[in-house]
Amino acid sequence: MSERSELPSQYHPAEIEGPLYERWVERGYFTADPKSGKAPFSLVIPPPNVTGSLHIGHALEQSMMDALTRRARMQGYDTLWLPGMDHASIAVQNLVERQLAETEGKSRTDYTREEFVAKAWEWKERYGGQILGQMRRLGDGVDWSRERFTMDEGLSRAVQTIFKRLYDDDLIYRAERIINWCPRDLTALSDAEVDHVDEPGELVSIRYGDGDTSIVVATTRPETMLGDTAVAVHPDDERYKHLVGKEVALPMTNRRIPIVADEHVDPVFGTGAVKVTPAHDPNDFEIGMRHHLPMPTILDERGVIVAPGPFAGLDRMEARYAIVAALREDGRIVAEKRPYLHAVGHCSRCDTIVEPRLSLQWWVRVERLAKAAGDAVREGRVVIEPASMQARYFQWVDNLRDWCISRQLWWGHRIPVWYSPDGDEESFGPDETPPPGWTQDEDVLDTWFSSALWPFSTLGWPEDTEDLRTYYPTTVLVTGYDILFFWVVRMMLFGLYAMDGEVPFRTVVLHGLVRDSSGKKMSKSRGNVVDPLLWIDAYGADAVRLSLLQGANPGADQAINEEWVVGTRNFNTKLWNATRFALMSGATTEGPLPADPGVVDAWILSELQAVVTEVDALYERYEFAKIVDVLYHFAWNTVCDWYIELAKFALAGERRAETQRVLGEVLDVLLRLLHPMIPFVTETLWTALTGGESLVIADWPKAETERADADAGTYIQQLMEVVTEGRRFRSDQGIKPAQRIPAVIRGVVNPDHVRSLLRLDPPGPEFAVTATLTLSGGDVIEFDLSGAVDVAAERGRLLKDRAAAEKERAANAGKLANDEFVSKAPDAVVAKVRDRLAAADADLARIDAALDKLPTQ
RNA sequence: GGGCGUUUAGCUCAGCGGGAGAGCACUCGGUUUACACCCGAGCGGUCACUGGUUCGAUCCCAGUAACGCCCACCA
Repeated sequence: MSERSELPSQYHPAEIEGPLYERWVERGYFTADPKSGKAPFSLVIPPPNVTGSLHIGHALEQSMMDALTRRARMQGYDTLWLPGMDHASIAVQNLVERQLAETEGKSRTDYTREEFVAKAWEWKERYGGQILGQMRRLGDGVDWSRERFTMDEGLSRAVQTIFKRLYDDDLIYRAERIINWCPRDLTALSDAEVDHVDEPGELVSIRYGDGDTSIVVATTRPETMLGDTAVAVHPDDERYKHLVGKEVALPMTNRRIPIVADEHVDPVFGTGAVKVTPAHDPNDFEIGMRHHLPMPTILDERGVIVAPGPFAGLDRMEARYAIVAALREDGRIVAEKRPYLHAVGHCSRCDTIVEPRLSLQWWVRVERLAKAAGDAVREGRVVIEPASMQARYFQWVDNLRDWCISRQLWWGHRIPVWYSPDGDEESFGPDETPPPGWTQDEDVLDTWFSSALWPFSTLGWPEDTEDLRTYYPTTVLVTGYDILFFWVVRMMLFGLYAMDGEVPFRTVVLHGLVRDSSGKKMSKSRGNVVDPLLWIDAYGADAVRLSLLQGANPGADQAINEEWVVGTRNFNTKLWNATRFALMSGATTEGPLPADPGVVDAWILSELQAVVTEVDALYERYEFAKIVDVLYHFAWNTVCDWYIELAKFALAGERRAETQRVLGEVLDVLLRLLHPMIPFVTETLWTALTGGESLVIADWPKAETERADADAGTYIQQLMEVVTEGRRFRSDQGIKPAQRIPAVIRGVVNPDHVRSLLRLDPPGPEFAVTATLTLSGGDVIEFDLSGAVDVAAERGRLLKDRAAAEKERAANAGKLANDEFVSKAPDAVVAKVRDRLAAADADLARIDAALDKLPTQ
């Protein structure tokens, strides 16, 4: 079985990563097998946009998912990590339009819908999906045989099926309302696709009407006045009571509009009078409905004035200035407040200022669905990690308004509703044929509509497939908290609905944003965006993964910096060299562990099992940063700095065979524990060490708690203190690290251990004590420095220690002098303080004795 | 306008009722037969501020300040 290979002396990640990934895929390690009889562990990738390429946020998210999946696989689950992409309606359509404009000088409308959609598919096949290759670079263990696309045939059937079902249940309807309209993308947007940004604008007060029937309104949008059909005041506002029911002349027009009373108006804001433009403002629309006002549209879909008159043809922004200028000339501007800071809605896709617009669109009636989505979390059927993020979830799901799902685009799932020549409307499922002569709705669905089906549409729904039965509900969903509203909530709405109340995932693990090294959000305009692929090239995917996971505290934003990737690369190199040392030392993973190990081996085996326990516990809480911390310290400090250094001595003596076996065991388990996070380097090292087929399919370690050995731990602790003090003595005395010094060691710790780590020799015949180091544990080292002893340095050292001990003594004595402390604090705490006081006293005695012994100069 | 979060070593962050921690950075010393992508030894903090609770507060409570985020139709 042993095909143990030679390791190259240097670690070059680029040389090992690519070939390993392809081997894993070829061997089918990542392919799920519902017939395996194993318990399932499943998750779906948050589908990246087909237009996208791997950014640092993906790298973090996927590193987390890969770690969870790989660990589960090692634990013996039948794992499915399902990959795929999102069709990204607006993004793709914009790209293809731009491409057509550049290459052929044509616009979308120069093509038929079918031609344009064909062009978009062509684009997708040729340029889309860059990210899939980049996921391979990262090492994502996804099941490529189950890759899906939100517009592939199966998912289209799922979309059509659930649409019809919702439609028949009266949970989807068509209605004319004020929607968010993007004048650039020429489509409706959902509330979630609008970003509100506070911007300086202008609040102008305009006098409507003249003489007794005049009223001053305040507005940030004077250009919409051409569509005003009323002025509203609060019903209790004494200032305006006499005007309610009268009409005023609307400036710039020859229309007269009523003054109405409406509760919505805030009498203390502005002038207490509001111009009402029902077709271009959501509130005004509500007022218009209540007062049965006309709702003329005065802006076209591009935001250009269409109301007849001198302003026709002006863009909304041009019109704003033109109209204010005209009003000013007319003496109607009563006041101008500038700058006036107010929230302005922007298209989340292209940043254009959104135009509220009266429009006939399709909606999802969310109330019932949202109730179920909220309850599932309230009842604990879905757990959100970290729990503090639940508040955000409820804030959204409990205040959800009906979801506008129709988009005036061509690339996407076309709304499965057909209209008869007589104006009847009906939704048809994927296997139904609309009657001849009926025509299909022109709009497509919001991209998030199909994304919301992802956890079950990808598994074959609406068909009753083996995959669906096996892998739904998915075990865990890993995504950013910033996507909670867009995606997580909507998967909950549709998952519970389509799957008869069964949740789409049992746990939602939320991560934060990756920021630059000073905590700033990465953005193109700041120029601080990092490309993970460049770092992968330079330091390896393992280093990039590990540095991201090292910062991944649940739900918290994190910073990243190239220096930190260098640091994790250095860690990987350290592992490489440690394993190389083990191989050179004859470490083995075969045969039983020693039944009665020496204290050093007993100690490291005890530490090893404790680390397994700790890592397991941290995985349950998705504490990736802490897992890295634990393993980093265990590997570098515990294993490399202490165990291997001690093993060097043991390997040269009677315990050689035992040490070889234990060293092999330690690295074997360590590499297993690290593999989910840094799969490539661990695989390379582990196969070299053990001769095993692959770490990908190896077993996850089990904590062998019977190996816990507190006594060995206590011994090593004391040894560490002696050695550290000894090194400090050497350093303070200016003794070169390589210089060997004769010394006598008396006390508890094994002199061989101390000599080995401190580079001390046994005393020769002419040994003469020139310096003595006494340690708090009772151990003593007597050195023959054979040259001048730096008494001043040692005195300084001792005085410093003495001051610390004195401070410690005083602090503890002070506590014990406090009767309330002694009577009220728990006995264990009081005992601890007594112990500390005793230790401080002993230290003082020891230090004073050492000072006395110091030769006077 | 509501709501949430953060404030701990130069930087990025853990810790969250009983002795202030890590990584990186920094200083000093090093050709120690795995590793200079390294080894060893160090320096560095009234835990934002003010009150309160407690025998005891970085940790709990209240308030203040700064920063950040989410939600929101005050024109």
